[in-house]
Amino acid sequence: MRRDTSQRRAILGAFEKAARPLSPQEVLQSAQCHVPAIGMATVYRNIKRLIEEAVLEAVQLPGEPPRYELAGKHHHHHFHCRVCGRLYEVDGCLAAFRKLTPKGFKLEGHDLLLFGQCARCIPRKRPAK
Amino acid sequence: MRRDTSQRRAILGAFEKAARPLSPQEVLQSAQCHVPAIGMATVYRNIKRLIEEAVLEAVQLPGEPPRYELAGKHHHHHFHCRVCGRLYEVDGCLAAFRKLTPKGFKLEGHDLLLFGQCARCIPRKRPAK
DNA sequence: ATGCTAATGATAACGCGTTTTCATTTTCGA
DNA sequence: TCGAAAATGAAAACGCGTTATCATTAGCAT
Repeated sequence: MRRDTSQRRAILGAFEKAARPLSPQEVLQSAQCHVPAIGMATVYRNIKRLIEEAVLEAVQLPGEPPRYELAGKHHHHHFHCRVCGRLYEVDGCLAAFRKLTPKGFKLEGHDLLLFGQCARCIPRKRPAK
Repeated sequence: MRRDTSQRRAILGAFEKAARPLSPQEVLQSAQCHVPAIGMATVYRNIKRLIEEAVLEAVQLPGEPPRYELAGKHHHHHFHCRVCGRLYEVDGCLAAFRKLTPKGFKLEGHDLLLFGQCARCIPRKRPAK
């Protein structure tokens, strides 16, 4: 039987207020504001469980460990800030991918990642805190 | 001083005749056709060296270990077959990514990965050998 | 052909993100 | 309020791709 703990609430709360995919590290930092003693194992345990419950889903990106975001969003992509590492949600998509597909291949989906500098990192010369 | 070995030739040859990005495992298998006793350590050592020499470059993809391809190609993307795991080069690109970029962000590049089934996997119901 | 030394193969070790272990704490139904 | 069982924290262990170790082999200048 599932039990409602302060840790679980803090972890889910991190995703609800972030509005962007979070790494386990980011989740830990956010959750520690509410439950200072929370540990990394609990973060991983809860992320794993929330994925099984289809509350969260993984966001895979090239050459980096996965982030996680609330499940059930409409089709979207992400912008990766190379300065601070944050991942941002990007709405909209291009319909023209199909014409890039080689002949005889069956296109089932696509991953698009934009990268550069986010608004909070451009004015500064150091990663935003 | 660099020495020309049969292993090195077999590894570089794997990339030259593949015309698509290869995983270290794929390189090993290809190289073993010419040098049966070649080991994985040699594959990794040579890939690392060829990258330093700018002969190869890494291809990062979401949730998978990197592949490697000959460096110096023009801008392109890849198609990932979900059946056999092969990665294929895809020519062409879409210029409209910039309009997806959030306001105030600086777009410096993008990664696009198409996925589905490749031509040699569609007719069969098993991964192509 | 000879000798120096880079390169190799086998294997152990590494890195790092993630999972497991286990003693302890906490939730929650009765 | 009690007690069973889920959840937690700390730390060890894991998985797997990759790199280092080291004795041996082999390329190449002489």
